[in-house]
Amino acid sequence: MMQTDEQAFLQHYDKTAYDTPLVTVDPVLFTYHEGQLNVLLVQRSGHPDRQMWGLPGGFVDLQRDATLEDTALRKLREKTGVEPPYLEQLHTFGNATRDKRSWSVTVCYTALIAHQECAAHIATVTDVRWVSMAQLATLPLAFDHGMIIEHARARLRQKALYSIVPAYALPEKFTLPELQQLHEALLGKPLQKKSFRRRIEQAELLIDTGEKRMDSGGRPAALYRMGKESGAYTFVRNLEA
Amino acid sequence: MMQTDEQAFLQHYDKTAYDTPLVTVDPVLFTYHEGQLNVLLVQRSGHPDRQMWGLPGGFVDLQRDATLEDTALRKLREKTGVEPPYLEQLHTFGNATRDKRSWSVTVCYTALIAHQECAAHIATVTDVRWVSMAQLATLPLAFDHGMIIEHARARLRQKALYSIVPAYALPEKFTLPELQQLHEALLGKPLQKKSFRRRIEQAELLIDTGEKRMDSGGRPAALYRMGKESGAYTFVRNLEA
DNA sequence: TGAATAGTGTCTGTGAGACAATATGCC
DNA sequence: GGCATATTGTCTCACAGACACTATTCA
Repeated sequence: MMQTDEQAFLQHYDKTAYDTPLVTVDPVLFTYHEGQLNVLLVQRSGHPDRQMWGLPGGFVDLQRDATLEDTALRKLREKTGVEPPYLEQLHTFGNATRDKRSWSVTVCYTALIAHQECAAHIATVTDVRWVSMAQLATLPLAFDHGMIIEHARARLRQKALYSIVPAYALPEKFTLPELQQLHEALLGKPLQKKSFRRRIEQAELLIDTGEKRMDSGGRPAALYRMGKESGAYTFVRNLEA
Repeated sequence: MMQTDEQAFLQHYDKTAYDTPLVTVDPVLFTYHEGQLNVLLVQRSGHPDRQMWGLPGGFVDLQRDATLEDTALRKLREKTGVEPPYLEQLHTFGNATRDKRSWSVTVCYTALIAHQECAAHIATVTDVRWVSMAQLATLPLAFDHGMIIEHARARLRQKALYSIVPAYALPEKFTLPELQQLHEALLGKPLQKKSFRRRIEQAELLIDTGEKRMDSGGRPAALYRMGKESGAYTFVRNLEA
């Protein structure tokens, strides 16, 4: 059977003939713990920017990763031992100077997870830790990762205005006051209890587990969990910025 | 002067030692013309998918492009002769199978421009043309570009609900009925004149040029142009989806 | 004057903001 | 009961939807 032009082309195609940027994937994994938004950072063991703290990312592995999401999830598994319930592409940063080695492109993701989900795994190592947003400025950050984290935080803040996506940074079961506190932390301002609850109830986003949490010394709060499509839901009317 | 560890590392770093994906940038350039949303397509002259129609993108040129945006703008200039007034990153698609040559990553952008801005340049060539959304299905599309265009259209549709970004697909001066028709085309349903005008007026997004357009056989419509930050403005309350 | 299109007046309904009032646990 | 926190009642206000009405051009 005769070969087509394209088959001949592909057989002789030498992709090393083109100069191509380095390609990494960098997930920004957030969690909410003790009133603070935290981001997962890793201390770099190799050059460049050795010893500095950076995102838990790395190069795409053409053999093991079928997609960019695979790379993101693989790196997160390596550092946390688990996969996050929320992963969404954030932005791709690429230019000639962000990596000293070469023209470099990083495809960034925002990921959210409950603090306790990775607590056990992280406790076993010293080069992976949660860093609160307030602490961030005190650490030496690799590459442009500080800017990327800020970008991710700003986007999550926006989502707090028109969705309940931040809930994925809480445990599977959580109370409405907890979720509201998280949103308040993201927005940097208090919210009206009534407004916050009303919109979530009307959209039927959360499922009442029937359980109550009674640690905090007052009336017990109802424990909810996320509904099936609740992460994808967007309110038609936003909270005030 | 003594070399640091990192300097030594960088001097001996051989980036060809790593297997890296191909990196392209693919802008989805839309315009609005004669009641239709149109997308700019290019007939491919080389393999793979030769003769098929695709987005006006290409490889990052490590020498000429300082950033990914540079690549996007360079490719658009090559095909249209001009730069669009709106360019925003859309999404990055990357997997092992989308390009027959290799694991491939494409950083996609949504761009908007007035139809007449590139009319002159496009008229001189046969391998670049505007294709209406309705015509799209009739053309053989290269790679996964059909999916990417659909993704871009869906995002622009969303923006029509909470911003006036689509206005960049119109000429510099345009009327409110024209903008409303564009939004209606994107949303696939009629909108209330009053609501549409009211929100734009209250947010002071458009500047009245004082001129009128009087071609359409009825009362002349006021000509407006975009305000300085109007593209970045988002309404707190969306139109109904 | 009538057709065609642009632009306004105004009513209704929804839902966020504000904040007071009530409920439910613990000691 | 008193404290702390959760949950609800209810008023106001901004603004999108609906649709009738007026305004301005041309033939």
